[in-house]
Amino acid sequence: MIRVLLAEDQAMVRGALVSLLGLEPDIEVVGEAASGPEAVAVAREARPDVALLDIEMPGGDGITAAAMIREEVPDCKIVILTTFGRPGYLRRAMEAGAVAFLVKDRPASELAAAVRRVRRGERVIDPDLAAAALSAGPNPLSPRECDVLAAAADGSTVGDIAGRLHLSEGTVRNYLSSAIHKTHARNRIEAVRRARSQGWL
Amino acid sequence: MIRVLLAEDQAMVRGALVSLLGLEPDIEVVGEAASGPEAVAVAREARPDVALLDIEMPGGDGITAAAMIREEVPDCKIVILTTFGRPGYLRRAMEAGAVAFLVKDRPASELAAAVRRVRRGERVIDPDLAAAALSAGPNPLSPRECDVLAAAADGSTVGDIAGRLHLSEGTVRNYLSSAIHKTHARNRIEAVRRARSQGWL
DNA sequence: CGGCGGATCTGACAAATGTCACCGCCGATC
DNA sequence: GATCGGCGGTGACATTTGTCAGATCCGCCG
Repeated sequence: MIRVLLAEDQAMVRGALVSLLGLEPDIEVVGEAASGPEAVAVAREARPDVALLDIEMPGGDGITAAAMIREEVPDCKIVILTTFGRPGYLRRAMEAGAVAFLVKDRPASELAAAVRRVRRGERVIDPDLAAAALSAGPNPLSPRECDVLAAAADGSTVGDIAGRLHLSEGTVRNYLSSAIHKTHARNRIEAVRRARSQGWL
Repeated sequence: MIRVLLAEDQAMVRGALVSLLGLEPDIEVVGEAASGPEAVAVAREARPDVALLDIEMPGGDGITAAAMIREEVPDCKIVILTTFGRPGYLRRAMEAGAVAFLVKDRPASELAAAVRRVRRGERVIDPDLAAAALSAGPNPLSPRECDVLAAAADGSTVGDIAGRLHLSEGTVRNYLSSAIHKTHARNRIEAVRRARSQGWL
């Protein structure tokens, strides 16, 4: 019996995935969580063999949860299960110690298959996505550029961002300008979109 | 036996929901679709009692699919199943003839319950969301303002938008300005976010 | 018929944004 | 010890964006 933890914020999807895994005779869902921190707490208690983690969750993402579970329950294999197959997500997931990366638009049958494969010690990664992640290279944005770009994403003005990050307005403009350059964008909106689509934010 | 059609673009989620509905002895999934147009085609063939439609799907959204299914299979009850409980979505869904509106972060048990209730002729709508939709009022943006705002969402400049919509740059700026005003935003980025969160785009 | 509101446009203006050159300060690395 | 890259900053500048006051058409409604 493979003991599985499932972290996914949308309750209906989580329930549906549990029922999907419930069809498999050799898989047992021993814990559920709706956020990153909750996943870590449940993993500590339930000590699952495999943790299925969504990335986009409110209040703590699945990747940082992955790293923490890796520390606390070293034998637990981490599978990232996400809506968006972004190169940067894959890269960060691997760095956080994940052994599999599944996108939700793959057929449902691949979920149980992936759980079994990671339990046998294999890795499960979409070859196309792996190629994209490697060819795209690492995140070119410096940490501060990421901060500023993320702060700009919601429509804040330069003044707002400067206040929030305790920077001068000129500095904010400089970081935005260099982020725009590095993402080959023409303005901050495009820069945000490009960075998001690469999983850099 | 209640015959159900399920339209949802993410294959894994779709499969999981099918398995969830499969647990119910009185519900049978008689068709699946991954896009709006496909849902209409499958509905025409399978003639389901209930159609479960996601809104956000590539290549034709669930709301226009709802209206078309309503015409072609008048006895089929439409249930909208969506990630985002946006007031504008609910309003448009109702106008398109939907009888239920479910958000995916409700518990999984509510799905089968909703299917049974609509089959009995009831409507299923979250009271909080209904209140939000009514108190927010209808979309204040004129059709053209929506077009321009939507075109601005991806980081296009005024010039790009003018070219794409065959307008003068001044007109584009005027529409953006009035959209910014109507959404109580300070710039186009905030306007896009506000309009999105209301389901106006 | 007259008025209203939407769509389209113009021109002018103020404010915000993006770019560039250049400054100093650190910590790491060759 | 020198160099390089990241961080933080300044000031000047061009461009873009947002605002406002008008203007013309058109269709609809009382």
